[in-house]
Amino acid sequence: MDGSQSPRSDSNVSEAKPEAQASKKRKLTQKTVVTVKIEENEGKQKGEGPPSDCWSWRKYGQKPIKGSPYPRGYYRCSTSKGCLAKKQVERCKTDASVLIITYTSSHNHPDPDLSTTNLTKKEPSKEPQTQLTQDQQPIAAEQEQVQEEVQGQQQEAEDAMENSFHYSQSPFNSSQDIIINQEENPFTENLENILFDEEPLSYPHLMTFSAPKSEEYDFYDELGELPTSSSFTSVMRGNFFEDRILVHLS
DNA sequence: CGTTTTTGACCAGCGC
DNA sequence: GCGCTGGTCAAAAACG
Repeated sequence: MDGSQSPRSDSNVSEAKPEAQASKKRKLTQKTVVTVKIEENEGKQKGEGPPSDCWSWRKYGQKPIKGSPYPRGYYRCSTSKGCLAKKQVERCKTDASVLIITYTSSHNHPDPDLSTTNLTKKEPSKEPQTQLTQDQQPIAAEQEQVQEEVQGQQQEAEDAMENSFHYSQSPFNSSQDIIINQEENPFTENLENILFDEEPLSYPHLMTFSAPKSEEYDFYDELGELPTSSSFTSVMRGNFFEDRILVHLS
């Protein structure tokens, strides 16, 4: 990609990690895309706007994306050592005020804040749901699955060609819009129906965000570092359907 | 001193 | 089959 890769003596790189990385990169990875729109306070909310979720994210890489002038940041959950949760943060190529956060995998541990704060969740037992991926998240029963309740696409992410787009604007600050989009395939059609038909409560399980922390806003600058805003947190928690739902067409 | 961020390089999937 | 792009790792630096 960018540039030239200098030849580095790969003496021990060939078999240093035969198991660490997954064999496939861009295949059946299920991801949840959340778009956060920030109109103005781009680099000024650090003082009071707690951005990130209740988890700690450790940045492990950054790369410039071809179609976008802004780089994409790669983060890993550092709250738990064995947590597989990852997230990618990038800016919309056309709107620098729009942050696109892509979550991959789910957390293997309960939400730190969740346990103590006890969000507004009122649904003790919900959807029997198919069994999510057997790959991970065997623990926390609260997080259950990351996405998919829209139509049970879970069976096989490969065959399921449905996509669900969830857009919601955060009522908290008129300057921020949160858009949640779950996608396994680039299909956008009638998400509106899905959103309205399904229960709004199902989304919050995605990651159960809660207490916000301030830290990521620091490097807002103009590159591509984007944190999750408090609005996002609230949205994920429970009711983001109150405001309005938009349709995404990018 | 420990943890996180930064940056370069390598690897692997996907498209042509 | 080759090249491109995206994603991850790893070493060093920065920060608390």
